[in-house]
Amino acid sequence: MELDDHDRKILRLLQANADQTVQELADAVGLSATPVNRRIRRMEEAGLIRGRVALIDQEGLGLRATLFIFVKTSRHDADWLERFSRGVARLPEVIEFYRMSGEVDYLIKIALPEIADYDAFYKKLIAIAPLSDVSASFAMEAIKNTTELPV
Amino acid sequence: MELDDHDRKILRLLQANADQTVQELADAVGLSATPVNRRIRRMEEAGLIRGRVALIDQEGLGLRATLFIFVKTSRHDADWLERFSRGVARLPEVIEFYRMSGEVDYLIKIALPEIADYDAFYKKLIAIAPLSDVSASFAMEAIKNTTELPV
DNA sequence: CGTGAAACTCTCTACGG
DNA sequence: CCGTAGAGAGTTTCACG
Repeated sequence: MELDDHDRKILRLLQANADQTVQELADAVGLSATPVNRRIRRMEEAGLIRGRVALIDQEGLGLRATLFIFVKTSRHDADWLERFSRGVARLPEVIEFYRMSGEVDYLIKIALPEIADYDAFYKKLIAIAPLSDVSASFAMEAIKNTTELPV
Repeated sequence: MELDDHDRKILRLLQANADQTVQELADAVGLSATPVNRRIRRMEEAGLIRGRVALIDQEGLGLRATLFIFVKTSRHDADWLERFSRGVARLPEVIEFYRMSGEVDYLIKIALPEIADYDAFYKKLIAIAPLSDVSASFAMEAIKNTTELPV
């Protein structure tokens, strides 16, 4: 999809704060409300704007621990991969989950109440599918954690 | 802040889709619009709801590469840390940035147009502050990437 | 804390430039 | 493709149980 400067500015504003009215966005980009509204809907229909969500404070929910889990496996057959992918993605503690290049095969980011809860999660994880090596490391400080992509 | 079942359900709905009207939320939780509205504002004022944002499709923006960078350093003085933290957090390519426990001192997640663009980013990174070891690994597949926390 | 009704604001559509 | 104006929908704020 083609984007001009107006579209990009609208995207930057919306991914910083989706509560703004169309009129506020219009004032900020130097257009009137109607074309701004049209541009937003066009970008939504194109799937460029995936949706609007509320961001919740992780600490406020009592989820004080963010952990990264590094998984290696000897199995790479389609059946294993399917089972592992679905099983892990289904877990609500799992915020991000990637198949990786290099040393580690999978990278999983999870949110837990306490670091001590990792033990229980680990047991759930290895129950899903056989894994040859699992190691984890926790975040001591989240210096930056944004949903804003560079546009 | 104290949360009851209604509050938690509202949070789950809002972090899945913030476009829903208060009336729709009210129907879903089995209340009328007014108390739902009150609960939402209460959670906003408590900082539990950090805000509403638009999520943009990373591929659609032409950002086809997600990379994780693992940084080790020999320096741990406050001055170095301050400079490194601010400098890295300021970069728009940086989506997440954590100070870690264990082997690796810092973990950085970035979004780039292509993997080949990592070279230029690497140069920007090492220009910020001296680093003893930097390695990177790219995501071949994002199996899960959500902003929804378990509540 | 929950309900129901009224003022206000915003969004959205139609139409003209 | 942008702007203006009006209709419709949603939110917000009352008074009240």
